[in-house]
Amino acid sequence: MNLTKKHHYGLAAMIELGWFYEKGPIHLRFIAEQARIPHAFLEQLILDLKKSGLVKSTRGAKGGYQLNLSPHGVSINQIFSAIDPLGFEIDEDHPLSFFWTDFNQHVYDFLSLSLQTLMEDSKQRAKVLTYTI
Amino acid sequence: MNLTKKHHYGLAAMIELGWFYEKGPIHLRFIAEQARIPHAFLEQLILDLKKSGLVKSTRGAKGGYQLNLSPHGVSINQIFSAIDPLGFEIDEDHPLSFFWTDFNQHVYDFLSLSLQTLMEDSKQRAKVLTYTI
DNA sequence: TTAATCTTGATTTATCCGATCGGGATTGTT
DNA sequence: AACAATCCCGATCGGATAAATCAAGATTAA
Repeated sequence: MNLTKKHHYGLAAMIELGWFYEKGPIHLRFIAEQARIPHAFLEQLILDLKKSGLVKSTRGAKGGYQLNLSPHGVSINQIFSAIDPLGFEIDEDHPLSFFWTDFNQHVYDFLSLSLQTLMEDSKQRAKVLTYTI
Repeated sequence: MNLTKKHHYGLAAMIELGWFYEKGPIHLRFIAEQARIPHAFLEQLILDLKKSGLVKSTRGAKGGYQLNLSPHGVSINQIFSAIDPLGFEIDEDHPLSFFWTDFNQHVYDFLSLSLQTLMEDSKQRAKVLTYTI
């Protein structure tokens, strides 16, 4: 269970891409700025997302990246699994293996929500903040 | 969120200590063997558990370690917090901070069970295994 | 042709996990 | 008093890897 900045970055980037689903490619620089990710780092990261099929790219001028699937069809687990799987290896022979298996499963369940849901929650939360300020 | 071997080791060690609660000190070598932890590594680890007050020690011959509190009164969270706190830092200013806060809380809740409970589950599980073999 | 993009591989720097070692301090036993 | 069993503690080390950067190449719209 190693949840790194790469996961945070990756999720933020995917959400940004989510807002532009089916609106044509957006370029890396824009995503990096919006999601507050170091440009050169996102370069690496987004290649992982591409390899996994979550994201597709268009090269050349007016190119950029876009989601390959609807935000409804993408779970946070899929995203993290593309970046770096979370679950740790479990020695089935160990007396506590059952506990760690449960733990893994629990985290997995929590992260089984869709990108779309997270986007909506995020928007909702932003609204609340606006009103509250 | 960085869940390392140290956490696994620490939990295993605490359970071992749990079985001998109020039965006098047991020495490090024994714990290390039972819980399958490298002896010299456990030496370091158990000092952390001591500093946190979860474990107390008796020096000299016939010395050893024992739980300071009843297994009922110790949560897995307390143990992990003594070893190395799990929750990661959250930039409250980030649009996704709410999500990561939820995540942290969720994991925290899962780990709020008592050492006693885990010991019982573990025993139960071992029994089942015995019958199943 | 050029400018805007993505693509790729190499490199860096710092951190730290996991583990080991050596010797020191304390205390029951004989 | 001597000894053996323990805990205590600081130092160190190899290897992994997280986070970030750089430089150059490939592709394509205009």
